[in-house]
Amino acid sequence: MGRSPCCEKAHMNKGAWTKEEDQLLVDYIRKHGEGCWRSLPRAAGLQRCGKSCRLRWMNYLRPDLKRGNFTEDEDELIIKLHSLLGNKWSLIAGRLPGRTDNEIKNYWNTHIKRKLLSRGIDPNNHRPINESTPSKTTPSVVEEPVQFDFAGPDQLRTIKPEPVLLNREEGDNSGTTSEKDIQTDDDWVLNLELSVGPARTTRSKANPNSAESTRRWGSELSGTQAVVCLCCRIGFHNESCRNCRISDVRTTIWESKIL
DNA sequence: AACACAGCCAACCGCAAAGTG
DNA sequence: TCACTTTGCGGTTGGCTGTGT
Repeated sequence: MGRSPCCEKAHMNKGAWTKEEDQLLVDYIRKHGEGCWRSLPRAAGLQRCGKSCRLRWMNYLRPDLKRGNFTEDEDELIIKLHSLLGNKWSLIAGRLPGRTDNEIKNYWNTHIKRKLLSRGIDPNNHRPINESTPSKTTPSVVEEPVQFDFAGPDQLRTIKPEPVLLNREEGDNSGTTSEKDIQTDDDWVLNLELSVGPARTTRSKANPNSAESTRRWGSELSGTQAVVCLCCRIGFHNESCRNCRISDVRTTIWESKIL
């Protein structure tokens, strides 16, 4: 039994992509657009599985990708987003125009982790390293590590959050928050219940790319809420921020409520 | 020059979510 | 509702490159 492979592995190329393969993929997508990754390789004349094609396109060939080193602002933005979202690389990438989740993930693991450690901050929980781990019997009151007050781009500041009471009774699965929404540290629970905007939209045949484009741009939604993207709100706006060029952006991440 | 090691990053893998009939 | 397919995400791996010995 077991899961059937995503593609017939025999006769499939693996490993690094050649220039010829890149060109075939780019040409095909230029002509037909993204989507239907499963059938794309055959149609494009590639001996690759759809997943591989998608990854290559998303992480390397997309024309809108930003090349080059991360800026200091991007560093800080990633750190702040990670403190809120954890390893949700795709969500973080959605807030960094031109950057991919894979790129950010790699950058986190190779640079930022070290950077935080050198600052005496645990990259996993964004707390000072020497801060003792709370005992399991201690009442579940923790301080949310980072919270921002978005008064405006020039007024970025970190605010000290109210202590958050996070009691979780054993076996109590009531409420709307799923287990996935909860970061657990044994009995310690930080329930961010993030409402991340733009919400991951559902895919449909009519618009097969909607989820991905949403992930990428974080702004291609209709909505009536905020009109300023995250980077602006926390003061990291730059000219390349594509989100800001779209006037009707739904940005609900900051409506997160801490229970 | 040769080797060992570390850092980096593209790509792979497995799983879960979402879509479809 | 269910089974199956497709897509997307996050963790991990492997190979290339640079640096030190």
